[in-house]
Amino acid sequence: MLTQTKLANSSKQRSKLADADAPIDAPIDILGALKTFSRSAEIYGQNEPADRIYKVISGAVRTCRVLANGRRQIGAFCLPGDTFGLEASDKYIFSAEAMTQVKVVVAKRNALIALSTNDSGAADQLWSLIGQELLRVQEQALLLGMTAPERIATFLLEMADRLPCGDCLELPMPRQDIADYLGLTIETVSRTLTLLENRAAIALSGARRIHLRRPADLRRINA
Amino acid sequence: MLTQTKLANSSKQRSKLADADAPIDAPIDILGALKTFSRSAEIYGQNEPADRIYKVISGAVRTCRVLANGRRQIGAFCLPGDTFGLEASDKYIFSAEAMTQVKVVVAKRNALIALSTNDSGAADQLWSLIGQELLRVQEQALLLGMTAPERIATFLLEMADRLPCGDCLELPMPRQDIADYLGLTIETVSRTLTLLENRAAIALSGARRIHLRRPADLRRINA
DNA sequence: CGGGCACTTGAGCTTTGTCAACACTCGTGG
DNA sequence: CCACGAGTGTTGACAAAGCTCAAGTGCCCG
Repeated sequence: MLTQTKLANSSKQRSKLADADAPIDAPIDILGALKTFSRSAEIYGQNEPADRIYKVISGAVRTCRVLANGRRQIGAFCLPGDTFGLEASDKYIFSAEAMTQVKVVVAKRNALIALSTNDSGAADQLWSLIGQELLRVQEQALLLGMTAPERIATFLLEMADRLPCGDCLELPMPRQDIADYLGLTIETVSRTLTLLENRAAIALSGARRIHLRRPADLRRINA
Repeated sequence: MLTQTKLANSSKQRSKLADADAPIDAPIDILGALKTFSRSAEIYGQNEPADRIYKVISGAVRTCRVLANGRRQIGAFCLPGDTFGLEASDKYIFSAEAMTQVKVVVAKRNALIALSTNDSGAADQLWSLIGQELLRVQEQALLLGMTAPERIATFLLEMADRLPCGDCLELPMPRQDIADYLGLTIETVSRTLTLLENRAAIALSGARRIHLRRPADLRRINA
């Protein structure tokens, strides 16, 4: 990224923090106010002025947009430590919704920008955030070019990396959200998961709990 | 975006400049050196240290990456006025290749960063660039969720917007590049173009010259 | 004029989507 | 405590979109 500092550090912060609250230390935390949302609450809506930036402390958030034709696209699943609301235009392109009860810190965008013009450390962190965001979206574009089993496997490995309990996921989202994130239908998601289970790559216990039995198999899936 | 200034301005600059050279005025131009590459030359490669930022003055550039399984993904087609090489990590994730004879300005990334810590106008422009980039990749993610005719139609409209001569495109890239950009096969691209021609939405004169006969039809394509 | 490359077209197949039925889970109220 | 119902997930049969492989066709440039 443009400023190399902090990226490695930040991405470490992102992982393994779903249960524990994320640490409070970055500029956004200092300027921001703590706020909670209950499950399914809308944090902000598509097309609203993008004047605030959020960081997840606990719980999970999804960002999504509804397209002209009615299709829904999930932009990201945000877990503790993740930032969202950092948009490239002055309106939010995606809306943000709480997937679980959620605690966030909210900071005014202008305040962060003002801070970063004086404090180069804060500027670095802002660059780091937008750089991470760019990288994330690029990886998503990659994902959308893959086959269904590849998308599912990649998704599971990503979640395993970001959620606690390395090989036994407790997914915070329903199948429909996974489908809209991966650009598949809910049926294909379901079928592909059972396919992977039949191959003994994973084990399902209830819809939301997934045990990654053979992660190596997931990594080298072609079909 | 984080800094609202300059975005509208910059995106205007991007359009309608394929024949005329792009203006030389931004910080990158002041710090940068003019350089030319001949058709098919590699400007930089995947995984090389990302220490330079480029702006197209004339000609066209594609950025692309080759995936583990051999598939190729085009990240962007860069036309006069477009910036490329602005990466989110310290290595280039995409390589950049000249599609035609190409003139670019090259600036050292560090120099631009250094400049932007003192000059807030330069900082604004850097934010604007990365913001545009983020927006562009988000739109590409949208594109990859569409049907083949939608992708082609969207692509044609985008190119018509960015190339001179509003409704009569002279595409700088071969079919394979279009396919890799849109996540389709070359056959599907070809078939879809003939489909659109049969519907009289477009007219082909030679593979590279496409007349947008009924742009309105392209905008409301579902299948 | 001929060779090579880019593009187009066709036939068959694979993957994914669609539509419909069924199963499971969990909370509520009888 | 059990029965019900809504929401969520799974499965099946079929249709459609896009991919693969294999010929062609046309165009550019020597």
